[in-house]
Amino acid sequence: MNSSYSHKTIQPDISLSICGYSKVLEIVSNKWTALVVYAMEDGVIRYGEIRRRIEGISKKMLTQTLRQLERNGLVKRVITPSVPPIVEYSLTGLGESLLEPMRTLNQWTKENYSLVEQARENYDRDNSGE
Amino acid sequence: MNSSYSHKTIQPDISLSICGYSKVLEIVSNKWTALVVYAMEDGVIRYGEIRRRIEGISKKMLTQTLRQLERNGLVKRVITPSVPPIVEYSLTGLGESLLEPMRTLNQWTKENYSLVEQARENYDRDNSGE
DNA sequence: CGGGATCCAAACAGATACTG
DNA sequence: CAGTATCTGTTTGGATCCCG
Repeated sequence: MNSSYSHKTIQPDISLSICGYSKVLEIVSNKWTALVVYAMEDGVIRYGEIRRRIEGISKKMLTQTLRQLERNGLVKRVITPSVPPIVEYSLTGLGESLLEPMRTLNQWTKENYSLVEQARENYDRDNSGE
Repeated sequence: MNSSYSHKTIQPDISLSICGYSKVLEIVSNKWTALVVYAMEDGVIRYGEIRRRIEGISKKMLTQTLRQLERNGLVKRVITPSVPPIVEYSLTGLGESLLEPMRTLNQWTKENYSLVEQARENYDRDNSGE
Protein backbone atom coordinates (compact mmCIF):
# COMPACT_ATOMS: atom_id res chain seq x y z
CA MET A 1 0.00 0.00 0.00
CA ASN A 2 1.47 3.29 -0.95
CA SER A 3 1.09 6.60 0.80
CA SER A 4 -0.43 8.62 -1.98
CA TYR A 5 -3.68 9.29 -0.16
CA SER A 6 -3.98 12.60 1.65
CA HIS A 7 -5.84 14.17 4.52
CA LYS A 8 -6.73 16.99 2.19
CA THR A 9 -8.84 16.70 -0.90
CA ILE A 10 -6.52 16.14 -3.80
CA GLN A 11 -5.77 19.33 -5.67
CA PRO A 12 -5.89 19.23 -9.43
CA ASP A 13 -2.92 20.26 -11.49
CA ILE A 14 -2.83 23.80 -12.79
CA SER A 15 -2.13 24.21 -16.44
CA LEU A 16 -0.96 27.40 -18.04
CA SER A 17 -3.34 26.89 -20.92
CA ILE A 18 -6.48 26.28 -18.94
CA CYS A 19 -6.09 28.78 -16.10
CA GLY A 20 -8.43 31.69 -16.66
CA TYR A 21 -6.05 34.08 -14.98
CA SER A 22 -3.34 33.28 -17.47
CA LYS A 23 -5.62 33.61 -20.45
CA VAL A 24 -6.73 37.16 -19.73
CA LEU A 25 -3.26 38.16 -18.76
CA GLU A 26 -2.03 36.93 -22.11
CA ILE A 27 -4.43 39.42 -23.62
CA VAL A 28 -3.84 42.46 -21.45
CA SER A 29 -0.44 42.03 -19.90
CA ASN A 30 1.82 43.49 -22.56
CA LYS A 31 3.65 46.60 -21.53
CA TRP A 32 1.35 49.02 -23.35
CA THR A 33 -1.96 47.22 -23.70
CA ALA A 34 -3.57 48.52 -20.54
CA LEU A 35 -2.62 52.10 -21.41
CA VAL A 36 -4.00 51.81 -24.90
CA VAL A 37 -7.29 50.42 -23.62
CA TYR A 38 -7.30 53.19 -21.05
CA ALA A 39 -6.85 55.77 -23.80
CA MET A 40 -9.95 54.46 -25.56
CA GLU A 41 -12.12 54.40 -22.48
CA ASP A 42 -13.85 57.63 -23.45
CA GLY A 43 -14.70 56.65 -27.02
CA VAL A 44 -13.38 56.92 -30.54
CA ILE A 45 -9.83 58.17 -30.82
CA ARG A 46 -7.33 58.58 -33.64
CA TYR A 47 -3.99 56.85 -33.91
CA GLY A 48 -2.04 60.06 -33.53
CA GLU A 49 -3.97 61.17 -30.51
CA ILE A 50 -3.32 57.90 -28.72
CA ARG A 51 0.35 58.43 -29.39
CA ARG A 52 0.27 61.91 -27.97
CA ARG A 53 -1.60 60.80 -24.90
CA ILE A 54 0.61 57.87 -24.01
CA GLU A 55 3.94 59.08 -22.82
CA GLY A 56 6.87 57.33 -24.41
CA ILE A 57 5.16 54.84 -26.71
CA SER A 58 6.78 54.30 -30.09
CA LYS A 59 4.86 54.00 -33.34
CA LYS A 60 5.92 50.42 -33.68
CA MET A 61 4.65 49.40 -30.28
CA LEU A 62 1.43 51.32 -30.62
CA THR A 63 0.67 49.69 -33.95
CA GLN A 64 1.61 46.26 -32.66
CA THR A 65 -0.52 46.67 -29.55
CA LEU A 66 -3.50 47.88 -31.54
CA ARG A 67 -3.19 44.98 -33.99
CA GLN A 68 -3.26 42.44 -31.19
CA LEU A 69 -6.24 44.12 -29.58
CA GLU A 70 -7.99 44.12 -32.92
CA ARG A 71 -7.14 40.48 -33.52
CA ASN A 72 -8.59 39.58 -30.14
CA GLY A 73 -11.80 41.38 -30.99
CA LEU A 74 -11.40 44.04 -28.33
CA VAL A 75 -10.81 46.98 -30.64
CA LYS A 76 -12.40 48.16 -33.85
CA ARG A 77 -10.46 50.00 -36.55
CA VAL A 78 -12.13 52.31 -39.04
CA ILE A 79 -10.19 53.81 -41.93
CA THR A 80 -11.32 56.88 -43.83
CA PRO A 81 -9.18 56.83 -46.97
CA SER A 82 -8.68 60.54 -47.37
CA VAL A 83 -5.32 62.21 -47.91
CA PRO A 84 -3.87 62.06 -45.35
CA PRO A 85 -5.84 59.05 -44.12
CA ILE A 86 -7.88 59.10 -40.93
CA VAL A 87 -7.75 55.96 -38.80
CA GLU A 88 -10.02 55.78 -35.83
CA TYR A 89 -9.98 53.24 -33.04
CA SER A 90 -12.58 52.34 -30.47
CA LEU A 91 -13.43 49.54 -28.09
CA THR A 92 -15.85 46.88 -29.26
CA GLY A 93 -18.56 45.57 -26.97
CA LEU A 94 -16.18 42.81 -25.98
CA GLY A 95 -13.48 45.38 -25.31
CA GLU A 96 -15.77 47.43 -23.14
CA SER A 97 -16.73 44.36 -21.16
CA LEU A 98 -13.09 44.16 -20.15
CA LEU A 99 -13.21 47.59 -18.57
CA GLU A 100 -15.03 46.36 -15.51
CA PRO A 101 -12.42 43.78 -14.44
CA MET A 102 -9.72 46.29 -15.34
CA ARG A 103 -11.31 48.89 -13.10
CA THR A 104 -11.40 46.35 -10.30
CA LEU A 105 -7.65 45.98 -10.72
CA ASN A 106 -7.25 49.72 -10.82
CA GLN A 107 -9.23 50.06 -7.62
CA TRP A 108 -7.04 47.49 -5.92
CA THR A 109 -3.99 49.50 -6.87
CA LYS A 110 -5.40 52.71 -5.45
CA GLU A 111 -6.11 51.03 -2.17
CA ASN A 112 -3.08 48.80 -1.79
CA TYR A 113 -0.14 49.93 -3.87
CA SER A 114 1.43 51.93 -1.08
CA LEU A 115 1.55 48.74 0.96
CA VAL A 116 3.37 47.03 -1.89
CA GLU A 117 5.92 49.82 -2.03
CA GLN A 118 6.43 49.61 1.69
CA ALA A 119 6.88 45.85 1.54
CA ARG A 120 9.54 46.32 -1.12
CA GLU A 121 11.47 48.75 1.02
CA ASN A 122 11.38 46.39 3.96
CA TYR A 123 12.42 43.44 1.84
CA ASP A 124 15.29 45.30 0.21
CA ARG A 125 16.53 46.62 3.50
CA ASP A 126 16.40 43.21 5.22
CA ASN A 127 18.10 41.44 2.34
CA SER A 128 20.79 43.93 1.42
CA GLY A 129 23.46 43.24 4.00
CA GLU A 130 23.47 39.47 4.34
CA MET B 1 -4.91 82.59 -32.02
CA ASN B 2 -4.01 78.98 -32.37
CA SER B 3 -6.33 76.05 -32.69
CA SER B 4 -5.30 74.12 -29.64
CA TYR B 5 -8.66 74.39 -27.90
CA SER B 6 -11.02 71.49 -28.25
CA HIS B 7 -14.72 70.78 -28.16
CA LYS B 8 -13.95 67.97 -25.78
CA THR B 9 -12.55 68.33 -22.35
CA ILE B 10 -8.81 68.04 -22.63
CA GLN B 11 -7.59 64.54 -21.87
CA PRO B 12 -4.63 64.21 -19.59
CA ASP B 13 -1.54 62.32 -20.63
CA ILE B 14 -1.26 58.73 -19.59
CA SER B 15 1.95 57.73 -17.96
CA LEU B 16 3.19 54.19 -17.58
CA SER B 17 4.24 54.86 -14.04
CA ILE B 18 1.05 56.39 -12.75
CA CYS B 19 -1.57 54.27 -14.46
CA GLY B 20 -3.12 51.92 -11.92
CA TYR B 21 -3.70 49.27 -14.56
CA SER B 22 -0.01 49.13 -15.36
CA LYS B 23 1.06 48.98 -11.76
CA VAL B 24 -0.93 45.87 -10.87
CA LEU B 25 -0.06 44.24 -14.11
CA GLU B 26 3.60 44.76 -13.33
CA ILE B 27 2.98 42.73 -10.20
CA VAL B 28 0.86 39.90 -11.54
CA SER B 29 1.58 39.71 -15.23
CA ASN B 30 4.65 37.55 -15.32
CA LYS B 31 4.20 34.23 -17.00
CA TRP B 32 3.86 32.17 -13.83
CA THR B 33 2.72 34.61 -11.16
CA ALA B 34 -1.00 34.07 -11.60
CA LEU B 35 -0.59 30.31 -11.43
CA VAL B 36 1.51 30.49 -8.30
CA VAL B 37 -1.03 32.73 -6.57
CA TYR B 38 -3.73 30.36 -7.72
CA ALA B 39 -1.86 27.43 -6.17
CA MET B 40 -1.85 29.22 -2.81
CA GLU B 41 -5.52 30.09 -2.86
CA ASP B 42 -6.41 27.25 -0.51
CA GLY B 43 -3.79 27.99 2.12
CA VAL B 44 -0.29 27.03 3.15
CA ILE B 45 1.61 25.00 0.61
CA ARG B 46 5.14 23.70 0.31
CA TYR B 47 7.59 24.55 -2.44
CA GLY B 48 7.63 21.07 -3.86
CA GLU B 49 3.88 20.80 -3.92
CA ILE B 50 3.56 24.03 -5.88
CA ARG B 51 6.00 22.60 -8.38
CA ARG B 52 4.02 19.43 -8.73
CA ARG B 53 0.77 21.29 -9.15
CA ILE B 54 1.96 23.72 -11.78
CA GLU B 55 2.57 21.90 -14.99
CA GLY B 56 5.85 22.76 -16.65
CA ILE B 57 7.32 25.28 -14.21
CA SER B 58 11.05 25.00 -13.59
CA LYS B 59 12.66 25.35 -10.19
CA LYS B 60 14.35 28.50 -11.29
CA MET B 61 11.16 30.21 -12.40
CA LEU B 62 9.21 29.08 -9.36
CA THR B 63 11.84 30.43 -7.00
CA GLN B 64 12.11 33.66 -8.92
CA THR B 65 8.35 34.13 -8.99
CA LEU B 66 8.02 33.40 -5.28
CA ARG B 67 10.81 35.85 -4.44
CA GLN B 68 9.09 38.63 -6.34
CA LEU B 69 5.77 37.89 -4.69
CA GLU B 70 7.49 37.91 -1.33
CA ARG B 71 9.24 41.17 -2.09
CA ASN B 72 5.94 42.77 -3.02
CA GLY B 73 4.45 41.65 0.28
CA LEU B 74 1.94 39.29 -1.28
CA VAL B 75 3.45 36.06 -0.06
CA LYS B 76 4.89 34.90 3.25
CA ARG B 77 7.71 32.38 3.49
CA VAL B 78 8.28 30.24 6.56
CA ILE B 79 11.32 28.02 6.88
CA THR B 80 11.55 25.11 9.27
CA PRO B 81 15.26 24.32 9.38
CA SER B 82 15.01 20.56 9.65
CA VAL B 83 16.93 18.13 7.45
CA PRO B 84 15.68 18.19 4.81
CA PRO B 85 14.28 21.71 5.31
CA ILE B 86 10.59 22.48 5.07
CA VAL B 87 9.66 25.72 3.35
CA GLU B 88 6.05 26.76 3.41
CA TYR B 89 4.43 29.53 1.44
CA SER B 90 1.12 31.29 1.91
CA LEU B 91 -0.62 34.45 0.86
CA THR B 92 -0.42 37.43 3.16
CA GLY B 93 -3.47 39.57 3.83
CA LEU B 94 -2.33 41.81 1.02
CA GLY B 95 -1.95 38.80 -1.23
CA GLU B 96 -5.42 37.58 -0.40
CA SER B 97 -6.86 40.98 -1.17
CA LEU B 98 -5.61 40.45 -4.70
CA LEU B 99 -7.73 37.34 -5.11
CA GLU B 100 -10.92 39.28 -5.60
CA PRO B 101 -9.76 41.33 -8.61
CA MET B 102 -8.09 38.21 -9.98
CA ARG B 103 -11.35 36.30 -9.72
CA THR B 104 -13.08 39.09 -11.57
CA LEU B 105 -10.59 38.58 -14.39
CA ASN B 106 -11.12 34.85 -14.21
CA GLN B 107 -14.87 35.32 -14.44
CA TRP B 108 -14.47 37.54 -17.50
CA THR B 109 -12.46 34.80 -19.17
CA LYS B 110 -15.09 32.17 -18.49
CA GLU B 111 -17.75 34.33 -20.03
CA ASN B 112 -15.88 35.87 -22.93
CA TYR B 113 -12.85 33.89 -23.97
CA SER B 114 -14.68 31.94 -26.63
CA LEU B 115 -15.54 35.24 -28.28
CA VAL B 116 -11.87 36.15 -28.27
CA GLU B 117 -10.96 32.87 -29.92
CA GLN B 118 -13.63 33.39 -32.53
CA ALA B 119 -12.41 36.91 -33.22
CA ARG B 120 -8.92 35.56 -33.73
CA GLU B 121 -10.10 33.00 -36.26
CA ASN B 122 -11.98 35.66 -38.18
CA TYR B 123 -9.04 38.02 -38.11
CA ASP B 124 -6.54 35.39 -39.23
CA ARG B 125 -8.80 34.21 -42.02
CA ASP B 126 -9.48 37.73 -43.29
CA ASN B 127 -5.83 38.73 -43.17
CA SER B 128 -4.16 35.62 -44.52
CA GLY B 129 -4.64 35.87 -48.24
CA GLU B 130 -4.18 39.54 -49.05
C1' DC C 1 -1.08 60.61 -41.25
C1' DG C 2 -0.57 56.00 -40.23
C1' DG C 3 1.83 52.86 -40.83
C1' DG C 4 5.67 48.67 -42.56
C1' DA C 5 10.56 46.72 -42.51
C1' DT C 6 14.86 46.08 -40.50
C1' DC C 7 18.34 45.90 -37.02
C1' DC C 8 19.91 45.77 -32.32
C1' DA C 9 19.91 45.68 -27.17
C1' DA C 10 17.72 44.11 -23.12
C1' DA C 11 14.57 41.28 -20.61
C1' DC C 12 12.79 36.81 -19.97
C1' DA C 13 12.68 31.83 -19.79
C1' DG C 14 14.52 26.94 -19.93
C1' DA C 15 18.03 23.24 -19.31
C1' DT C 16 21.60 21.57 -16.74
C1' DA C 17 24.69 20.95 -12.99
C1' DC C 18 25.91 21.77 -8.26
C1' DT C 19 24.83 22.56 -2.94
C1' DG C 20 23.62 22.76 2.35
C1' DC D 1 14.04 19.39 -0.05
C1' DA D 2 14.68 23.72 -1.66
C1' DG D 3 17.22 26.08 -3.62
C1' DT D 4 21.78 28.76 -6.47
C1' DA D 5 24.79 29.40 -10.61
C1' DT D 6 25.64 29.46 -15.31
C1' DC D 7 24.82 29.16 -20.05
C1' DT D 8 21.91 29.55 -23.89
C1' DG D 9 17.90 30.38 -26.66
C1' DT D 10 13.65 33.09 -27.22
C1' DT D 11 10.77 37.13 -26.82
C1' DT D 12 10.18 41.91 -26.27
C1' DG D 13 10.97 46.62 -26.95
C1' DG D 14 13.14 50.61 -29.07
C1' DA D 15 15.54 53.28 -32.87
C1' DT D 16 15.78 54.26 -37.46
C1' DC D 17 14.52 54.61 -42.18
C1' DC D 18 11.13 54.08 -45.79
C1' DC D 19 6.32 54.39 -47.98
C1' DG D 20 1.48 55.65 -50.02
